[in-house]
Amino acid sequence: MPKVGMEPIRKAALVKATIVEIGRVGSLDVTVSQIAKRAGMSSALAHHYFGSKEDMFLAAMRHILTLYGAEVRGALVASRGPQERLHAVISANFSPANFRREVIGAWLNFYVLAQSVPQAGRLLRVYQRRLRSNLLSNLRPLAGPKADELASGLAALIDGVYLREALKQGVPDGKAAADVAINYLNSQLKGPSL
Amino acid sequence: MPKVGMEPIRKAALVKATIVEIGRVGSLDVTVSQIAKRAGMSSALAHHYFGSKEDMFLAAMRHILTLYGAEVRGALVASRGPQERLHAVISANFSPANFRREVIGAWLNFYVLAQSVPQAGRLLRVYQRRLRSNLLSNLRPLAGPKADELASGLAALIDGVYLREALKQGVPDGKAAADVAINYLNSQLKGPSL
DNA sequence: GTTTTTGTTGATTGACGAGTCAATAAACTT
DNA sequence: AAGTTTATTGACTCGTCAATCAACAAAAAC
Repeated sequence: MPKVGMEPIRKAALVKATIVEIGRVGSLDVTVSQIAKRAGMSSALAHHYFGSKEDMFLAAMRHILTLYGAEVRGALVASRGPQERLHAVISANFSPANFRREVIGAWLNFYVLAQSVPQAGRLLRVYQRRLRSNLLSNLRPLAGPKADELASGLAALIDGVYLREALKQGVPDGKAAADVAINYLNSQLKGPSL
Repeated sequence: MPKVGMEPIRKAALVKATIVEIGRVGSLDVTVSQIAKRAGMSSALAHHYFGSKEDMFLAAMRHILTLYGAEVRGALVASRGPQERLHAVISANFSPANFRREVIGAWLNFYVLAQSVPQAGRLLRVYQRRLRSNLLSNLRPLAGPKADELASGLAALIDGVYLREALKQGVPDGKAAADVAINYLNSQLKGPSL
């Protein structure tokens, strides 16, 4: 049976299975066996490719972050001007690829993982910085000095919408979610308030 | 040694210890022994008073929710008019009692718990409903038909600020956090936007 | 064609932890 | 004072699970 060149295939399958299982169970209390089974292999093989369960989790996080980053970059190159770019960034956060049950569930759990696994915290901070910088660079020309706190608010709002979605059931509505954030943005840009 | 009437004392100690330990470890992977030890008793006794670990978690959630509810109610009776009341509700969410490291950490983990333990989900939904209704009833006179989505946005923002605080280190700044939400509120009330 | 590398798994180890039990003792009841 | 209830714990059971190992097989290298 052994065909050569399985490593990347197996690893990809495990990463995917990890996300699905975490999403399904709703916590990080998934066994390596569960993940391996879903990925169609023995738990021993999972350990063979990833040294430990923690490595699997981190790989899964990286994968989600990579997908997310690609989505944002893609949306960004297709848009001109700060306003359009902001909308693109926000929409990317709620794109069908990212705003799915399993991914949302996994995301929430990665926040928890970040509390105890420093490496996970670092990954999450990379995401936060990236989001913040994307928002900030496009907000500055529109909001000037207000840009900074506006970016913070927007970022928190996006995360909050994710969090709340995790508690709901049914198919997530990315459009509606994005609208909440865009609405916030618009009203903040309209009236610079006091 | 056995003094009578220990039950409420022990239970309270366990609830407190549960929150502290979850906050300290940063996950629900706390052993009953750890909790019991921090509460100054044997794990057997912890099992004696609460049937199971899950019961301890739920009791801890209820406790946090109770504190939170009391805080909000207190802030509410001390204020007049929708505007002032909204500020009161928002501030209560970030009051020193609620916006503490351990509580924030515990809160995040309860969201995760809600994914797999129905009872926890119910408790969390009680909180969400309460927050929503408090916001909504005071937003309606100020924002009219916009009130509904504004409440959703505000609620998500509040949760998001919590989530982001969980990733930070150092002492949480409740004032700054509340300002983010109040700023959102103000700008939304100013320009009803398009 | 033998050696090495890569793929693969069933079985095992070793640790840890939730929950139970039996025993002990102080405090209340009658 | 005998009996019951409440408090308390050390020791134990039983299950689970991450990680390792030994073994086998196919491909690649030499």
